[in-house]
Amino acid sequence: MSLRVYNTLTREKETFQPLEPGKVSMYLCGPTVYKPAHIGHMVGPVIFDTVKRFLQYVGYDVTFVINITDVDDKLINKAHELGMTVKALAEQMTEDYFDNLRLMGVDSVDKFPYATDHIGDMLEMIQRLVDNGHAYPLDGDVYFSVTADDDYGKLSHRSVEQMLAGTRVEANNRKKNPADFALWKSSKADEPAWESPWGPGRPGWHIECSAMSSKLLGDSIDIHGGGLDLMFPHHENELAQSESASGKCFVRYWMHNGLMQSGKNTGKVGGQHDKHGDTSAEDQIAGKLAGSAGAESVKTAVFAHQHPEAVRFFLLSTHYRSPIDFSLENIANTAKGLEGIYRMFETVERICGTCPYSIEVPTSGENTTDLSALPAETAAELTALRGRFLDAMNDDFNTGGAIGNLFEMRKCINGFIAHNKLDQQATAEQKAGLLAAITLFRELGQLVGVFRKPIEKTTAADDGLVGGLMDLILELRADARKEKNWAAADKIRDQLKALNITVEDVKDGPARWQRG
RNA sequence: GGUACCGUAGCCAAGUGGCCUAAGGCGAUGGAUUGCAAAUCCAUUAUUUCGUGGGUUCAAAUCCCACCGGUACCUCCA
Repeated sequence: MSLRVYNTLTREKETFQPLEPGKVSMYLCGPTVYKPAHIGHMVGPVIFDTVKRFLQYVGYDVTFVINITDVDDKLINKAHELGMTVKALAEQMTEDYFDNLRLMGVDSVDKFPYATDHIGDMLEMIQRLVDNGHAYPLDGDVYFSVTADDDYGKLSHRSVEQMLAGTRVEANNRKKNPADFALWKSSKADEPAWESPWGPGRPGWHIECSAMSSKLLGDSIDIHGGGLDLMFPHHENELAQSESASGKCFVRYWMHNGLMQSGKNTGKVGGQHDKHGDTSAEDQIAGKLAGSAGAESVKTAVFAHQHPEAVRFFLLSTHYRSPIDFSLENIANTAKGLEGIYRMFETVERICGTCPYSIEVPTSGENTTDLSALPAETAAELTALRGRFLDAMNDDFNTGGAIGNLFEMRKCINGFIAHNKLDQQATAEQKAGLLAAITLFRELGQLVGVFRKPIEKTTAADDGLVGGLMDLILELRADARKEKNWAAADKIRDQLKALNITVEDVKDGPARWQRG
């Protein structure tokens, strides 16, 4: 089965075929770094990180770029408000963004270009547009002329007339057409400014992505991603600028992810770019989560409640084009499912003596895990599940469908353990088979970017003291159980439960414990 | 007003013309296991059903129409 991708431009799933065989260029619109990243900012990066992982798995050499918008009206206003320089605020917020990406396991991005590092490239592109009649200067500004572009509107599927029909505000009547948009804006005093042929100013709102993607990935790129909210006007304008400047097809596959919504509020909390739109809804979310007003970083707002891996898994458990209902309850639900997988890892480690996380995992479908050590029937079942997992991914990156197969694999592996009573006794061959099974599981898990490293060990003590005390207590309880002193054993377990520590007995081994 | 999107079990969610007498997770119920639990395994959990009503088709959750309900976007200088 070959990869099919839904292209917003054609509104159809198309067979994926990159411009250059074996290579894929991918650009994702990144954030305007004027405030801490919120959970919605994580949606795009997580999805496209997953897209890259899968493309690599099926053999492509992928270059993945996310831009950082570090000059923009919002940024300027916010910096003024805080009494900071634009640069300092941008740097601080970029760090926060990176922190959160790290926690979410987004580490496949090859380059994060900054808008301010590419002003020259933007000016070049603007000049080209002015020269070829697609743009015109006006009092220190430069506007893109939508009427000079005959297929303007093809991405969002609307005509200039339609767009103007709903315009609430009387547009600038100096422009040739009210729908014309700024490529370059003359700057007021006290605003960041760069020299240009049209006077000091700063770039318009869309030109950076056009200039940077062209500079870093070429005039024609394979995949351009972003939130659905960016389709218009941002991507439409990017498309118009780029194609008018280069005369080439700008993007082969436009991929737009659904936005995150919050239950009843259903306000938008998740564009990637924050190019426009008010922020009240997302502030509400952040405020609700953080228990205080004002936007909080994802780290404090969400990760304080749920492990980032659970959040990532949650984001990928629904289709990327659908809106996601964000709620801590939903993520907690996902987390419970994950817990069963972590338990399986622990069980495998206990049986095989090998930590599943330390296993080297194939990252290419070419050399997938060898399952020959397993009984034929089990191997066949796992192979079939792997096939269905890949089929789902090949069908427009259906991570939700793929993940279902991961859980079936869990059931299959746990069944293999239970039916053969491996937790009591396992032959070398059975251990090898079990390890192979868990390797395949991790091979697929890695594709959606999870199970790559152990989450904080639930049994890990905060300090030596708790660990030592727990060892002691559980030893005493084990002695009590040996003497069939159930009253004492149960009392210990119940009392620990009251302290939010769960104890579970393990056959032929020390009891397992964890907080919660 | 214009342009799109969504509505599948108690909850989350995949499936978008026949392999659907609809994946998977959470939850629930029964059984195995356990000193009792937990975990795990086995089984059951939408049964003319996929918002409602029509239609197309040999065949629809999947296509078309209407309706109901929910959502997003319609600019950059106001």
